[in-house]
Amino acid sequence: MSDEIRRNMALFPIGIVMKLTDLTARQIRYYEQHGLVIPARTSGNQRLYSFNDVERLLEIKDLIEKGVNIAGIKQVLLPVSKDSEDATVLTEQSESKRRELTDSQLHKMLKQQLLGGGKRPGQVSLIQGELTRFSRNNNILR
DNA sequence: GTTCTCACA
DNA sequence: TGTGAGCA
Repeated sequence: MSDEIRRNMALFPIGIVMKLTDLTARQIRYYEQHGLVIPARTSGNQRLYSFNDVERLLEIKDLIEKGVNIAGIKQVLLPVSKDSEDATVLTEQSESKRRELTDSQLHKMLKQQLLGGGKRPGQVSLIQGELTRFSRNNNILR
């Protein structure tokens, strides 16, 4: 379990993350605004990113480069932060349940985009081939 | 020197 | 998204 702690331990400032992810500070903060990452803050309101955050940013970057827009990314790797009245025990069951949820949602939006709209200017977002990617990506948000 | 927020091109 | 201003 201590591994989780280390993984979520906030360590590097935005400058480091920029180099690690090849993203601009602007982008990183922008994604944060959209809830894609939630870095910790320290002393002077400085952002501190954990390994998890960096990994997530890398995934985001990956999706961005594939033409997925923020909205799409949100739907894919935004943890289904439910109400959690039962924050007592967040077991593996709830996690696997969460996975299925995101997966079905993913399928749904894939269908919608493939069958419905057709072409929204500059927004090709999702194609079937990326579904595999998403499945893989979802594995990181354990 | 680096990061932060906010605003504007 | 980029960039610049004004702070901490």
